[in-house]
Amino acid sequence: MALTTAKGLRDQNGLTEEEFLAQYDPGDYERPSVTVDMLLIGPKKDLSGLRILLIKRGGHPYLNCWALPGGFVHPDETCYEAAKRELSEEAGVKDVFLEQVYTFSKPDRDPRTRVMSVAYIALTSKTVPVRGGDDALEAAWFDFEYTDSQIHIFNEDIGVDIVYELSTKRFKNGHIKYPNLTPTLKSKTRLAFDHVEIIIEAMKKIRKEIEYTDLPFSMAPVKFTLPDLQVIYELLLGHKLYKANFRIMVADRIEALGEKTKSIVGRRMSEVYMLK
Amino acid sequence: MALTTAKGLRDQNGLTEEEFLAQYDPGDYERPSVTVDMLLIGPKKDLSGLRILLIKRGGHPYLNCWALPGGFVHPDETCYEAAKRELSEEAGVKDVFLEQVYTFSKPDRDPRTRVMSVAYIALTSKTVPVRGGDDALEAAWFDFEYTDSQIHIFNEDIGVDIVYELSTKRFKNGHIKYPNLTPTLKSKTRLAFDHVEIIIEAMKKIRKEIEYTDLPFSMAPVKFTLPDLQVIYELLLGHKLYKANFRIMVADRIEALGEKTKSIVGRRMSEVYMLK
DNA sequence: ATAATAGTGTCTTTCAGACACTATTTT
DNA sequence: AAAATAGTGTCTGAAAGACACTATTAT
Repeated sequence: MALTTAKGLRDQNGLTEEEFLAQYDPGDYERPSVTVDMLLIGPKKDLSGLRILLIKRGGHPYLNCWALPGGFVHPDETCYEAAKRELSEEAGVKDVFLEQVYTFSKPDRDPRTRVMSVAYIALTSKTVPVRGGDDALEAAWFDFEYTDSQIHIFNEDIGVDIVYELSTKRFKNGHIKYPNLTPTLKSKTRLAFDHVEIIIEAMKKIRKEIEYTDLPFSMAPVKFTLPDLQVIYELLLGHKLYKANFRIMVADRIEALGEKTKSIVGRRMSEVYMLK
Repeated sequence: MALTTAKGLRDQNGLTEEEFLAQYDPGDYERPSVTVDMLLIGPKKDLSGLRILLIKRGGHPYLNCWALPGGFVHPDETCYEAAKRELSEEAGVKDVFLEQVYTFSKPDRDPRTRVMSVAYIALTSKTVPVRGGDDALEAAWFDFEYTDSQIHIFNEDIGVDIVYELSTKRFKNGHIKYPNLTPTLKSKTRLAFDHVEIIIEAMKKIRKEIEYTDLPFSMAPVKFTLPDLQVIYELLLGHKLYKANFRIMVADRIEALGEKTKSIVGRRMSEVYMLK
């Protein structure tokens, strides 16, 4: 382990750093478990909507409830690396955009023991089928509709339908106030733990970041057409865009490849682009 | 502890949730320690600059280095509550704006043991003097200058001067790229741990949020004049604003109280306002 | 041929940026 | 009276929003 202070410097107990580290007992403080949880979303193949990956819980607590994919952070990895590993293990997703959102730390958010969760946004260009039920782990893609007033997560094949209503409440921080979305369960089925709140926080971040980053490009294949990219923007933002204005907006970030393909959403040939 | 699933539901071992929780052993996973660290900043009394609170480390590692205030998250509190408590204990700061920024989790960021840190922005309207050196804890306010190319933290009374140069590097995330600031130490003294990176991440967030939140108001007293508020905006943003434009921008968020005071930065009477 | 949609032109509105001026207050 | 600064009016240009038109392609 690398030393951080001058070699000979001694503390109030007369120890050098090397001596201090050798005798240090990490058991002095009670430690929480730390997990990562991912909001993994991607477009449906025909770009008619978004999908979210959920994992069915095979054990207590929230037995049989659907939950965001995630898992414990190992001793030798960062949270980012843990999120990457879990996505690969649980969803078979490799090339993925990953960004930290928020750390959830209510002491009772997991009834087993103290568990903090570092939440991540994970965006993928395709929602490839996941194996289901071969081990304890059952994973599936759900249709995901997110509006200002509602979260709707459903999968008709499995017969699962989860609805949360969203209402705006104002909170105080210091002497300034700001609005926050509060979910209310409207269906029989619910999501496990505080995972609705993770979804809300992640979607808030996504919508904000779309304005000044290339984030929606991570939901498009490397080569894409503008009609398709526009639909991806619209899915993430939750509203329609004007074609001409959209093209002006992205113009200086893309380059034409001089090819044409049939776009997914339209029925005609259109120019193929890449992100610069 | 509240149950999360239907009372009788049994898992693959035939246990109800109640039975499961009773036998659950939390020792199965290796757990990190979790701390909170705060970027506590506020304006100098004459609004001529910003100040940041630092704590001198009295023990290994980084013995005698200055560090962001912070501490361990207790078993019964959220990270937010821990941050609030530590600010009150270490800096005597009560009414403060507090917002989570980012969770730092490199396995070797603390040489003692695995320590994750949840970073917070803390904004206060006055940098009240802190007691120094009465217990193991020595705290002091430092002048804080943050530009696109440099972080400068200094206190001439104590004789401490810390400089980091900032350069922009591009990183890849999935198949999109985005820029990030990387610090290089330019002074003899350094900050403890990865606390420079916390400062960079927090300032990035502050500058972004100024555009669409009331964040700078948390550095002003409840009643303020517009010349003073404008200077606070300029300190946080790092550049000058046009008076007329600034007033249009904040116009619909403030209300005049019908009083006048001498503004801090000017030498004339000016109208007193409050945040709506 | 017809319908759909890819792609572009352009008008309007809004807002940020910039400067100039008047009014008030301190020294 | 002079200097400084509080407070307001207004011009400009860039960008967002909105609509209309032409060109191309699938059926």
